[in-house]
Amino acid sequence: MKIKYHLIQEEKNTKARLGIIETNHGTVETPMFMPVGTRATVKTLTPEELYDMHTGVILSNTYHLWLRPGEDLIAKAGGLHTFMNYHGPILTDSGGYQVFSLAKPKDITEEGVHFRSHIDGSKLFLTPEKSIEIQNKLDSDIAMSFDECPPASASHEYMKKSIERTLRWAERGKKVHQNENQSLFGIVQGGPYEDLRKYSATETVKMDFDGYSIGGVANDGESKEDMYKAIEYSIPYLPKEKPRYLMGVGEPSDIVEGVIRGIDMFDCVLPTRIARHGHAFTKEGRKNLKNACYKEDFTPIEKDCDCYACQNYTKAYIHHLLQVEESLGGRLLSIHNIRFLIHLTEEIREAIKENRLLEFRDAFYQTYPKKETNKQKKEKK
RNA sequence: GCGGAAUUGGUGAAGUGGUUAACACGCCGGAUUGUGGCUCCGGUAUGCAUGGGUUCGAUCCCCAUAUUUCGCC
Repeated sequence: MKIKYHLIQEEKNTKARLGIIETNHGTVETPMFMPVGTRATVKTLTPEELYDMHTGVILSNTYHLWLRPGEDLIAKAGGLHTFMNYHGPILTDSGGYQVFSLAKPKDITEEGVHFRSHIDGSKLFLTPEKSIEIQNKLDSDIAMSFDECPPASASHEYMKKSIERTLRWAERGKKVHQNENQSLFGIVQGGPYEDLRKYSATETVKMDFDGYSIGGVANDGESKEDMYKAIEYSIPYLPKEKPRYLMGVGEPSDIVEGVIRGIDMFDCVLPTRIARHGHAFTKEGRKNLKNACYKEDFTPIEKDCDCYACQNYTKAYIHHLLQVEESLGGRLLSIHNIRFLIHLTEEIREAIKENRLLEFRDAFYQTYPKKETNKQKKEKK
């Protein structure tokens, strides 16, 4: 079956929604955070550890699995769930983000996108049809349309052409999408432009997808204001009875702000990436456990955190693991960071139930610093 | 005991008679938002063993001392 979204409650003072999504691999509550497992693994973590942190949906990536080990091998293994032994819901990204990160503008044509493999430099060509075909074989619960993800700094003119092409790509992808057990999401683009977000959302919704994503956000050092505007400009045109997914966003304050503006789903590499580089999310903001001040700090990352790392290890020990580059350090921080974000969404859901999300946000910012983007920092100087 | 060689930051080391002493590692920070990140970006020797001397000028030349190291008895 396709996923089923049930809207349970709308928060009184904001656009936030409480909901559940039924999938073939379990039912999850929204708003939710989805950890990223690009290459069929949430880096360094086992599925059991993910269940322990109450992870629902995880992400994987069409582009990476297409290259290695190949979608046919995964199909032969019985699909992605069986292959990686993760039995919760899986969402696959379409490779659209790699259009942004790997391809140059001149490589993007009406037919599809020319890539150079990041592994061996060989020439690759990905089309909307191919992306959907691969995702079908991967057998994820939710597939994404193949889109172009232009930087927020792209001109209005470029953005408009890009959106129109992405709409044609969405149409083509939908046409070849046959898997009755897999849902398909459309993606809204348009950068910071109000008219383009409206246009992109309206036209995408006409195609009747199983859910809608807001893309092209948080990929270009754009300001927080621009990111929030992109959400505000898109949400009014998305149907209430379908889930809304803000792609690539997972900075704690952005999750709070996103939910308030009507987002149900988030994914982000941040918790696992910064973990491997020694950083922990905390209620006081990010902490760099490599800093010398933690050398003799024999307390947990956060004293009231229920994650495996905080229940069993000290900052001094994790600091040491990071210093000597033992992989357990990044693993423990990944566990903590993912649990931190999932716990944050649990608290958000409770706040929505009680219609006190704005109070929750105020309390959140009492300890969590409002962060500036690099661009804003530069502009200040 | 005799003879030779060496002595540059936390470490391994380049280097030159004349503004800022290369590089690497380490250390100290920072970045990271649909993962081309065990990655990237900064900072880190007011000083070249110590004391004399030569010179306009010495980390670089000379002498002595100390330490290390190699060889011989």
